[in-house]
Amino acid sequence: MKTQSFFEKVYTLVPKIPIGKVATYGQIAALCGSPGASRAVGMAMKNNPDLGVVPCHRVVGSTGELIGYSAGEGVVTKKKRLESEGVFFIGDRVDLSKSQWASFVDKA
DNA sequence: AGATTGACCGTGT
DNA sequence: GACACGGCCAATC
Repeated sequence: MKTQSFFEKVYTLVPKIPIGKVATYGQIAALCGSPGASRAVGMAMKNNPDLGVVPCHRVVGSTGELIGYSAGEGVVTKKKRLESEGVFFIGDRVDLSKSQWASFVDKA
C-alpha cells in the first residue's frame, strides 16, 4: 500500500467524496499530494477501473463545469446523476459555492 | 530513455 | 464572458 501510484491514490480518494458534494480535478490532485497534477487525475478517471468504486461523476472542472465522463450519455448522465445526489446546479455547471467538497477547508 | 498524450488550470487578450 | 496560449504532472507508447 506504500507503493501506490498516483492513480491508486485517486481511486482511493474519489470514493471519499460525500454525497451531494463534488471535487475539482485540481483539488483531488492536491489531496493526492501533487497540486497541479489535475491532468494526471483526469487520466486516472478515464482509466477508471470500476465506476462502482470510483464515482468519477463527482469530479468536475475548476469552474464547476462537467468535463469528461465516457459513460452513459456523457456529461448529460453525469449532470443528472449529480443532480440526483442533491448537488446544486447553475445551468450546466455545478454550484461550487454550495456543493464543492470542502474536506480540507472544513475547518470551520 | 525519449517523446507523446490527456476527462486540466491559470492568465492574457 | 468567450477564445487562445502556455505550463504542470503522471502514465503510456
